[in-house]
Amino acid sequence: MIVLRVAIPSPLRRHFDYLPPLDAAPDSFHPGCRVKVPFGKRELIGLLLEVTSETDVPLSKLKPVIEILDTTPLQPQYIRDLALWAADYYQHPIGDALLQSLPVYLRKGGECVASHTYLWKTLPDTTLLDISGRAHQQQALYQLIDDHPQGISQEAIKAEGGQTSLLATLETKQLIQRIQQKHILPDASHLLKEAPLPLNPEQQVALNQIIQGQDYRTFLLDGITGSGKTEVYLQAIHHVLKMGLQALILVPEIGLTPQTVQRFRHRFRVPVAVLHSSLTDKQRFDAWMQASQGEAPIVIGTRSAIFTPLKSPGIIIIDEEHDSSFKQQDGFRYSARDLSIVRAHAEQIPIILGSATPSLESLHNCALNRYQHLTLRKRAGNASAPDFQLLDIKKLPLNNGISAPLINQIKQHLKQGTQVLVFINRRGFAPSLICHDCGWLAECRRCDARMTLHQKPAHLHCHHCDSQRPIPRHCDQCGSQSLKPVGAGTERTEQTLNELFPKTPILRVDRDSTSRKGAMAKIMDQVHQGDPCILVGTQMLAKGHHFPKVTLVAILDADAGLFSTDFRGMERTAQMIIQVAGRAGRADHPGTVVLQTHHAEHPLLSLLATKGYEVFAKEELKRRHSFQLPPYQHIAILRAEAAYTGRAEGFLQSIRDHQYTVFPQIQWSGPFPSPMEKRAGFFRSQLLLSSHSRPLLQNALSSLCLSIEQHPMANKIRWTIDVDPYDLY
DNA sequence: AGCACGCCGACT
DNA sequence: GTCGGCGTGCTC
Repeated sequence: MIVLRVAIPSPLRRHFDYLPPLDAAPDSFHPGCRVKVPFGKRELIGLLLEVTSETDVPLSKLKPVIEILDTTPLQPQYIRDLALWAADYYQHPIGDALLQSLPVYLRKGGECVASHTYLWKTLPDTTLLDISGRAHQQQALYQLIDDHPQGISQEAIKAEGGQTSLLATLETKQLIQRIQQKHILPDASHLLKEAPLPLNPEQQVALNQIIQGQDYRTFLLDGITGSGKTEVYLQAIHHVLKMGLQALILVPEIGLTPQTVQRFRHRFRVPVAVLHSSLTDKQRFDAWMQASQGEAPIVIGTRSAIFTPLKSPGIIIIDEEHDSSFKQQDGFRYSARDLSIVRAHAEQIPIILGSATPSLESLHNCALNRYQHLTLRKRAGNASAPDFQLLDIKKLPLNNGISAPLINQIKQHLKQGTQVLVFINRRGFAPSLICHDCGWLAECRRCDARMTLHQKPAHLHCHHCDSQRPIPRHCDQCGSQSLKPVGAGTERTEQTLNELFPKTPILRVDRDSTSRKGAMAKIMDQVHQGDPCILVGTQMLAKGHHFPKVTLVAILDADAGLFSTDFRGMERTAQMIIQVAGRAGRADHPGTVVLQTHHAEHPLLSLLATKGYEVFAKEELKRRHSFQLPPYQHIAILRAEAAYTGRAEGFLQSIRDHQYTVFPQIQWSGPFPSPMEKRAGFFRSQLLLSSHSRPLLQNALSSLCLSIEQHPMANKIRWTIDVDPYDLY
């Protein structure tokens, strides 16, 4: 008897057994192929795990598979093993984990064939005059193609503004033809499109270490902003390409800008596959296919690209490795950075983690000699490091969060003809709306949070559950009409700066001002014109973009993350400050960073400002050690939420009571209510597990999962396990 | 997670 | 009388 063991994308943490399809040839099932199966009343696409002859399920319950969708496995074994490893490590249902490792296009049942890339050419003996004079779009398209005698790809036509939908029309009219394109990779000596930049001694040392061997080694490339990390990546990639191998580069979500990709395209004469969230499912699949078939020697993507198969893996690079977007924050809570190390180890290739502000975990791993620490401390050219100033604003009058000394500094920098960046990590006009007569605050009805006041368009907005409502005219509690905004967000700061500097353009950069397509590019264009202006924005400004003319960076509220309940709060604050600071003082403009604070004496903040990130990190690691926090302990969180108060907490308490006697060596803390107990109408609670021993923690988590699934309350409650959580929200 | 079944309140 | 609310149970 043949039994097909199938992974199904469902929250159930097990596999499902099926019979072969009725009409199937006996040798047509291979693990790793997709199968369409009946599942309850639905039809789902699962992945064949193995072919066996045994099953625990009564034979009468087994249904036959409807259809086998592939003749060969979709992914190499090592990618499936990586997904299975991650399912186990992150306690995520196996089917869901496996299917998430595939492009959405394949998950939905799309056919796994490479789409042919064509080049379009005009046919000989045709002219523009063969097209009706009224068909302007067709004429423009014909002209565009005729301008490229060697042929032009569909993507390029789209990029040039041509109507790709009319290609078929011109083809049937026999005016244009498609030529099948087969990209021939240049040989090793013709890979470069532009010459590499000369390396300084630090960069050269780093590069030499990286290219010394082609086995598994993890490097932490710890280089301050402007020290030329990217040039080291590029030359390491060049080394790998020369051997006919591929490079996989992961960047934070926000960092995958056209400029980033350009940097790679400009250097190498090879196709670059980009896996970007704004691509269609089909486009993403095409890039995935190019990577897995080896047609794209360079593959760049965000978090989920860690599951992209490479035909001949050569190196993995994680840029901005400290960035939180590498950890998926819902569902399958994997860390692409951590998985990349597992992957590099399995493939026996080198891996580079790069950052100007490395995570404390990575620094700790260097201290343990698990990673090789490569440091770049010199800025390119003559650029000097920015000068940090802690501006103590205790007792100083503030104009919507801006102090007089800061206003003066802004004035001076504008006068000398340079640009200023004002950082405030709060969107909207004001973080809350208060009744001046009775103290009532506009709160979200579904969350334990104040609603943020927005002005354009005017409304109250909850940033936690996204609910919105109009601005009330009267206080809900006393009816008074004197409702006042409290505090400042980007909108208000923009307005205040407009009043203070009426002649200077103020450019606001946050999620709201850049949501329209092309809005960000427009702002960036204006900044790069180089005329004096003030940029106001959230952390969107801290990543990826370079502002060579900015000489002053002002952080309005450096205290915001200082007293967070989250043990990572200080680390995050420091990384953010350094990342924002890195926007200033490049090339020939020395930079100044002003931190407005009420806690100028805060030891870690002043350490960061005077001694820099490296010294700060050492000190913060000491604190983590003394409190036995990560990276000195491994932690996992069991979170639960329910629509009624106390229910989630009661559930976690019962789980804890049951489990802690089984695992006395694990430290159990909680359950306690989440920092914001009510969110989007649900009451949330969490139970924290910590241990020095990774295997022990893993055992406890597996046992925990089983115990939860048998718990009578389990299906009345929403629960998740977060291994190595990034946030303790 | 879906999807169906099932048993109680306000509607044409 | 039924439409539909969401509690409960199941998926090879």
